Amino acid sequence: MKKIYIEELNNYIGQEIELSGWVTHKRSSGKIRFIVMRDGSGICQLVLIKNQLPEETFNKFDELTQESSFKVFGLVKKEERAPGGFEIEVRNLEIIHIAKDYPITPKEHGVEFLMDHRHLWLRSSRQHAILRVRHEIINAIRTFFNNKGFILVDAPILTPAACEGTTTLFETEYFDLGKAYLTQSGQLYAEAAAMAFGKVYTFGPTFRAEKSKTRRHLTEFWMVEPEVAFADLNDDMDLAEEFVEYIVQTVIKNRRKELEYLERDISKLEKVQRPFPRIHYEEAIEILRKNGINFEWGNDFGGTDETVISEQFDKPVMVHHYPAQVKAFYMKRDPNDERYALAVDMLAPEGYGEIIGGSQREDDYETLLKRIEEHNLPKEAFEWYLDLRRYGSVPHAGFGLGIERTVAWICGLEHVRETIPFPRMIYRNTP
RNA sequence: UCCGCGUUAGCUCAAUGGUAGAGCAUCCGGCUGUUAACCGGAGGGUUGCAGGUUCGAGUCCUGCACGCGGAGCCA
Repeated sequence: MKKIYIEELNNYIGQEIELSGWVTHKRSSGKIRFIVMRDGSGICQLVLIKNQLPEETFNKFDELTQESSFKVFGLVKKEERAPGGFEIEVRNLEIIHIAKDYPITPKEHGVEFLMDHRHLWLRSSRQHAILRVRHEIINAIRTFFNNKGFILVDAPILTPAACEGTTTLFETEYFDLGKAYLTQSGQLYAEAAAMAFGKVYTFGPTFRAEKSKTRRHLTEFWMVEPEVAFADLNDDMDLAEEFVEYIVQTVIKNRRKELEYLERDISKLEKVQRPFPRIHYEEAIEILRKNGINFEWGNDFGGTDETVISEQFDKPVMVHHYPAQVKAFYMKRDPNDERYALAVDMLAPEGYGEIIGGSQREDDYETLLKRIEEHNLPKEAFEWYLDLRRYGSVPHAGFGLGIERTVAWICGLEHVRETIPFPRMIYRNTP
């Protein structure tokens, strides 16, 4: 008998096959019994009929418990009544391992309990749907950049003491060289790579030791950061909107089933088509004031502010020209008005907050040096970064997109903790 | 760090200051088309920890721990 996966059942109707998997669920009516199994690719109902089976095989049902593993041999039938649409009429059943007292039952559970059992929670249908969408998003990201001729350049995860404010960095001992820190962003390295390859992206985990405890924050999260030589802020925004449109439309196309399982309103995602609205920081403030928020010029937007702004639009909105004082040292200032940085944030609709932060970078040696001094950063640590402005400096721009916030938005989730297999948060680093 | 809420059976939750309970899970029995099946039965408790008030505390008070939601923070 041929070994197959549940997702392939459609090709084997009327044939006898072999499946391997785990028990998700059992139901019994005495002389007819049902097992719902999963094999990682999907779920499928098995039926055992007493007068069609040897007693020994029929009674194996009694031994099986939730999450016990087994092999099954049987006939594939199309069956409307079965979850998944197919049913296996069991001919034989081989138990591999009996699970005892599996903790996650089909009834509801609390957040803490589920997070404590995250390693088992991953087996549930909802987590399958979310992590398949995550996979699709990551795949779309790679496809998008690869098709556009970007080179993937991995940035280091262990970095020297370079960035300002080490309070938000995770610190570790590094042999005889003193302290090392877990990276907060691969951007500076991406800039170096862009001067080598023109169009590059980094993609990896980043770490923030911030004491943030909200639905939008993790201490370890994944970020993709493209960087393009000879690009300005407008080029950066063009790239960002094409990128986000591609991700969303690819997920709708390839993972509709998962989005439907998550009861996501897909019509809202279908509207995510270029062009996205682009508003100046001043326009964003106007929106806030019209909505009764007393916002002071020069501040960055808080979570509530972002929600109010994004709710004015049914697509992601790009807010550009932030006050330079709230943005990073490496961002280029608007030559027409030095109060502003050539920066852009993309806010996802429906209150999902900032998913992209980007900017045109300062490409002038003297100006960048001045910024480093203004921010009280150690110049020695930035010598290599300043080299990029010494040897053939060019205008360049890039952005970073947070994977988990993007997954949460596209899936319509309450909290980013479900968007990554093993979330790391301020009060949790297990399992 | 701050504000608010919470912690009772393996899980989700009840319980006027007066005998700690239900559903699910587990175990036993019944049922030939179930869909978080259903029906009957059984076992299962240091009420987060430490004090205090009271004849009597799951319930009221104090402290601590942990969790949840939010704020701040998030170059």
